[in-house]
Amino acid sequence: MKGEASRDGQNVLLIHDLLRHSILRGSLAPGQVTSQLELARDLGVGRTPLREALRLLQREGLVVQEPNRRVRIAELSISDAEQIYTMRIALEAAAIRMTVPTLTPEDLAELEGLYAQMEHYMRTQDFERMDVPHRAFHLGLVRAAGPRWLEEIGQLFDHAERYRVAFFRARPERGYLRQAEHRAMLDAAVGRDVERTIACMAQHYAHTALVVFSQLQPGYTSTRLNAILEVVAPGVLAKLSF
Amino acid sequence: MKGEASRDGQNVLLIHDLLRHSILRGSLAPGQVTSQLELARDLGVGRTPLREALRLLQREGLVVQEPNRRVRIAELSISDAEQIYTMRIALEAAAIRMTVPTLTPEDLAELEGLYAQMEHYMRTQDFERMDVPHRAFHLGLVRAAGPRWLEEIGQLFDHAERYRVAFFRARPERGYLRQAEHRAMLDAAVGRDVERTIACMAQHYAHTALVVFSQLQPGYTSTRLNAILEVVAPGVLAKLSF
DNA sequence: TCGCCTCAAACTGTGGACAATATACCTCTA
DNA sequence: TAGAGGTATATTGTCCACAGTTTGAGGCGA
Repeated sequence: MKGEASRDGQNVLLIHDLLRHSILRGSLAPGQVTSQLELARDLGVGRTPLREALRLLQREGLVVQEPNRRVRIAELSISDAEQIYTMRIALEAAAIRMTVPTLTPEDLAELEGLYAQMEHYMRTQDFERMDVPHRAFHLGLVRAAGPRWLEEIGQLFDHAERYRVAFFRARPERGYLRQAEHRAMLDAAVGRDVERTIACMAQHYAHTALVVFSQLQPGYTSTRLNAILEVVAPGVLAKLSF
Repeated sequence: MKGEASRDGQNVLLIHDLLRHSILRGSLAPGQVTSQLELARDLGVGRTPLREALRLLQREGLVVQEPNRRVRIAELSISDAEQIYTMRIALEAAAIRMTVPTLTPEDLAELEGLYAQMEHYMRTQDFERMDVPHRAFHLGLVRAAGPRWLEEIGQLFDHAERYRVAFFRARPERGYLRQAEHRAMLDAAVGRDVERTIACMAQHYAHTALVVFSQLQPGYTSTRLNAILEVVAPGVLAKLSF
């Protein structure tokens, strides 16, 4: 983890972003303990802006800071993963109800463009570059719900990515086999079919969640996942049988 | 805004709490601009821990910090208020679906106790002290959903309080006339009637929201609020006619 | 070998110093 | 008087120093 932060001006946000990506991508491993001094040296900055960046990460739940103790990177747990995925589904379901009926033709065109980008990177097996249009696609669908909704959904997206990256690392392509589900979501949105969009979204996340949960807790049953789904998005299961 | 932070140890969290309460209660007014030096002097601390506390508040959206500019307390807006209340309802509806079926007798007893406390302070017109049991009551109902859910719902509760305090200040008692709705929520939870609990919750928040929205934007119609309700908690309106 | 104690090294929390930047005032001009 | 320009002041962003705490390696005793 070597790098240099720029010398001019506002480093805090830059430091925050660098560390955040390192944690989300796993190069700062869950549970790892490190010192402010070491992080500061690696990034080529002083401890003052570093500490501010760490506070931001602490608030987000990506690092744990106990008084006078060193920094610990937040660990992964099945309970946390369940909460992340349930919150995502609950929030995005409501967001989709708000946004899909009011998406403009330009919005839909933008989503089509992002889908095309994903499709392209899929074909060229350039999975690394899919992250950007993938995130933009999911957030683009709910952007119109407002900045608060967007920020919270975006954060949950990133945290879910942390789990996904951690467990799909070995076979990166598997994490993106769900491209057909993106297509289905987009088709439903274009057709202004709100409930169908929600069902596709829930199914999309549930598929990934099941893999993540199974890795975290061998023997995790899809029965439990279905029960959870019925709670955070009632009626979705019934609509999925098509 | 004069005060002294303790001299020993970890001031950052203390500073954060002090400033947070000052903002939520309105003693640091929305839109107000101030300097780090002034805040530090008032609190009797240095700028280093203060800056860290400000970062936490920035992440929470209670202060706005642009590079090289002074601190600005986040302003109130109808768009923000709408997002807060819609997110609350969407999240708590899902949370209630998860928790109400599994509440233990002890949980319910605790909620009854908190209700009784509110009732007491209501009778003695001691509205200031109602805040603590009020918050505990609402969060107690959804605590079992997990720490992530609890933290997010708690934050939304606090931000909603900021709006409520700002607009009910003149007539503090009006903010708590909804005690009957707390009773109805609790009765529904005791009876394990999930959908009814959700309906009571949504109605409870919608009542407050309508007052807040009307103050922020004179002429705000309950028609718009009802439309929003139908989106974030479908079917709730139908259940409210009892 | 294992557990406990001791103590030096490493680390955190905080105040202060200093350069870079923004702000406010004051002057000058039309 | 209103507006533009320039300069002094205030403020931010950062690094560094220092006191207090934690950490961990080595030594001691059983």
